[in-house]
Amino acid sequence: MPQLNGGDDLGANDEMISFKDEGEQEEKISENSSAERDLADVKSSLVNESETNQNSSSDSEAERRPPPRSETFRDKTRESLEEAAKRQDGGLFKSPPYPGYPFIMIPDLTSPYLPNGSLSPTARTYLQMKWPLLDVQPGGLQSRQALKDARSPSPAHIVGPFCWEFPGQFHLSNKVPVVQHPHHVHPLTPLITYSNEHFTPGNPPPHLQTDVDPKTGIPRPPHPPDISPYYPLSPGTVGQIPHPLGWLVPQQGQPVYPITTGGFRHPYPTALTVNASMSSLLSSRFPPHMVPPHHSLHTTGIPHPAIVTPNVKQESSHSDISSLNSSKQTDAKKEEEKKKQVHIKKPLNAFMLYMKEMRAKVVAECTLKESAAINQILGRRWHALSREEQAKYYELARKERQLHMQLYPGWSARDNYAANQQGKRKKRKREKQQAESNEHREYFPNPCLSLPPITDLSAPKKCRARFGLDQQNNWCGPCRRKKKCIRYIQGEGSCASPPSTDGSLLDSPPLSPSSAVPSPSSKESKPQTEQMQPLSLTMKPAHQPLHHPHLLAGPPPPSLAQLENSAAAGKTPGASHNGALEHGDVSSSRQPGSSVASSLARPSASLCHSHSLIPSTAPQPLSLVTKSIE
DNA sequence: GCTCCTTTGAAGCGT
DNA sequence: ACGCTTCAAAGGAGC
Repeated sequence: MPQLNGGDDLGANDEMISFKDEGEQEEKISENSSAERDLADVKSSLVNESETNQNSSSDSEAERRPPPRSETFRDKTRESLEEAAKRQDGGLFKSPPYPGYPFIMIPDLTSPYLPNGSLSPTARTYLQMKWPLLDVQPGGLQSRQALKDARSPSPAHIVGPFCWEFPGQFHLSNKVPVVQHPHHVHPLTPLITYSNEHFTPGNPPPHLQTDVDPKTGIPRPPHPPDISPYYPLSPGTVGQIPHPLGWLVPQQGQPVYPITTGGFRHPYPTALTVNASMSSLLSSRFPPHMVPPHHSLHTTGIPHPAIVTPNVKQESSHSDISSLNSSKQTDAKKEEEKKKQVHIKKPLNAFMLYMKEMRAKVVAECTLKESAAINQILGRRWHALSREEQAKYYELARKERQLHMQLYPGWSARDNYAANQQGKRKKRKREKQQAESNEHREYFPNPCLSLPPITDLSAPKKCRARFGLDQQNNWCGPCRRKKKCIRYIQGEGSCASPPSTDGSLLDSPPLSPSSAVPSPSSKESKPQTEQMQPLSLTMKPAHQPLHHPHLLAGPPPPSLAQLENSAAAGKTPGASHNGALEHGDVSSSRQPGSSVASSLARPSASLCHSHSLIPSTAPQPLSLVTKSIE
């Protein structure tokens, strides 16, 4: 696993990437080669940290976290945000025990696996320990009120820190809950974390006795007390230990991983995605009372949301009747499954988890509906995340994989691959990429967006695609190591992520509420540089403006708000509006060969190259480009 | 009704 | 070991 600057761990890197005051960014950039550091390595280190920490105690997530950084702009911003949020929500959603959270995680109120039910005593105890402000008595008035409040569209529970990027659209959050799903569930369930209590022999849940190995029918031994309540088991030990979730399944007939016979497009409970802490995130998927009807069971006997049987719609009902009937139908179901070939989906990776969590927020903030556009925004935000924040999702993803491995020891991604290959599907990607490489269309960033670059996003973005295998000497280091292309990141970051006024790079703090995308009314007066996200400034060549089609074309690039609003207008982001976009730089085009876009982009073919091929070029804040607009 | 789009990351397959 | 490809989520759009 690549290490940064001498194998520093996350914590060390955390210091290295510390969120500096904006004023010192520029000189840091110039004097420190870390500005060009390998983002892939950063991410790798995140994963590495996640893996290396997997054996660490999981019951004290806060303790594992690095101590609060020295107060910085970002911290101040966050603190103020959190304080504001606390004031707003009355403390219901307490800030995670984790300094530097840019937002307050809200439990997924809609997980279908969280029917209105009471927390188990152990779970409640755990809540009391980790979430003193969430000490809600199960089924009590307080919990009901909390649920009601949490469901309420009141901005007190929705807005606040979530809108720090879109203060101008603050009100939008009032319209749409942070997380919207068809099923409303107990809001606190996501906060229920695994506790050793659940697996301690001396303190098994009442239903633990029913924990029987689904394969062998032999009751499983109690969970070893020394086993982490998460997923501490190595894959090799899978199957030799009791499944940490096994005790959940028989209890109420509602699988934690809600399996239905129907095409379940939401296989993994989104409870995982919105959390109050990382530890609670994953565990939230397996609350004891969240066992949906056993419409289908995996061979392991443990239902899993990742299991999808095609061509059958999901039954949303969680009635007890269905639960009772489920046992009778099990045999028939199994037979059906054999026919239908149960589809176990892949575990979500870090970014997918992030997307699931943040999608609703982006939808609410941007009034976007197109997933493609939303994903682009999320992709940029993902890059803008701090290492800490990303690490959270890497950790979650790791646990997801471990859980998945435990649930389906024999499963392989190849299964899905093969299944689809047999069916039909997908070849286009390869064809498309080939076509793109032939056209050699250039990735051309729009500096003002968190939306897609102006040109076709499907254009080659990475060194591999850009230079080809025969020009690997032109590749960036990460690409050579099969890591994330830093040039692509730089280019994309500079395009998509708004820079701070000082030109800070990765280290730059996220947008403060005041610097977030302004409302349509305020965007005019707001310096665009303040609308940009942290990654944006990466090594923008000073001469780039000269090559920038935006400048060549004349019209200024649209602002983030403009673009997002344009996307919200119902068209593909960037398809309308001013500047180069109107010159045919239609993003997300399904026609890779979009002529005008290509022709406009082609002059800048060396744009992204210039970032890296001319490393001596003094990085220049992208803001210089965008400022000229005004 | 199926596929595409769009993102990142994980993993499988082929060389 | 490396490169390429697919799949995971999401939902509107297009065919």
